[in-house]
Amino acid sequence: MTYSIAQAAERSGLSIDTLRYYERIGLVDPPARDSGGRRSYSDDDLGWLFFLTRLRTTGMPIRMMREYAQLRHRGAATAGRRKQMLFEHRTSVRERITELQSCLDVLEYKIAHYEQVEHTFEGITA
Amino acid sequence: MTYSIAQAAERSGLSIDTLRYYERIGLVDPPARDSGGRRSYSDDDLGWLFFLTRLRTTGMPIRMMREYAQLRHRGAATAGRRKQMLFEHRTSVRERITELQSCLDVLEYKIAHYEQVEHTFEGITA
DNA sequence: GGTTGACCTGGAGCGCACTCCAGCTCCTAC
DNA sequence: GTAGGAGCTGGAGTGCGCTCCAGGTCAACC
Repeated sequence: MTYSIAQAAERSGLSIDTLRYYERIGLVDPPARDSGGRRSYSDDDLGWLFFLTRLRTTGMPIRMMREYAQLRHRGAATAGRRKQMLFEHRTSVRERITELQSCLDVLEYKIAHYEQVEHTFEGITA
Repeated sequence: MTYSIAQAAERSGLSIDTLRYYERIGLVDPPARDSGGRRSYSDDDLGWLFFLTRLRTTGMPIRMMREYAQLRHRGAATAGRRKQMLFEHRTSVRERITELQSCLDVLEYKIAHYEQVEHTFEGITA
């Protein structure tokens, strides 16, 4: 299967502009072109886009994704380094989750405080 | 207790410039000043800064923190709306955690793939 | 053959959240 | 009394990740 840029955008959740931007900065390889010079994305291309969006969602900066993309381009010899990057990234994502959870605790505390205030008012106005 | 801007920065984890910036954009109330015109932060000020950093860490945009700050400024009458904001924010933080966890799954999958490749190589070279 | 609509390019612009700077004041210590 | 260091102000600059635009090409349909 091949996909127009509009289809690739829809399936990846990225905008058309972002797809071209990612190509420009070397985050994705230039896709094939059809007879009219238009981009024609493959399933492999979409797979890579999907993976990129996961990295993006987890907060990996573009410069790091680019580094990963470049290593990938250099083939199997760089597999170890890529795995290492994913390892480290996984650690940072786990830390981020922990951090968010501890912030949730603070939110809970604050919300509970508002509830307590409400009940106090109820007591007074009753 | 009162704190110089340097101390407030150290304790809040924000930079001195960020403290002045937050004040400028109305995210924190202008603190007291000492005889020399220098900012003098109170424990309450630090408490608010701490809370702001939690909101920031959880990805609340500054414009929303500012809205919260303005409501807070208007006193108890706005408590309901503030509580509502925290509620909604809590929901979005929870969603964010869920999203991160599902991305973690993808990372695990990729890492496992690299491990499998390594073992294949071992098999060949052995 | 004219219009429409998707896509193309290079480059400018934007929103966010800071961060840095020049040039100044003030207090402290020698 | 002067040198140094912390802090002050208003305003400019930065890095990130897009997003938008003008002006053009191309294929398809009427």
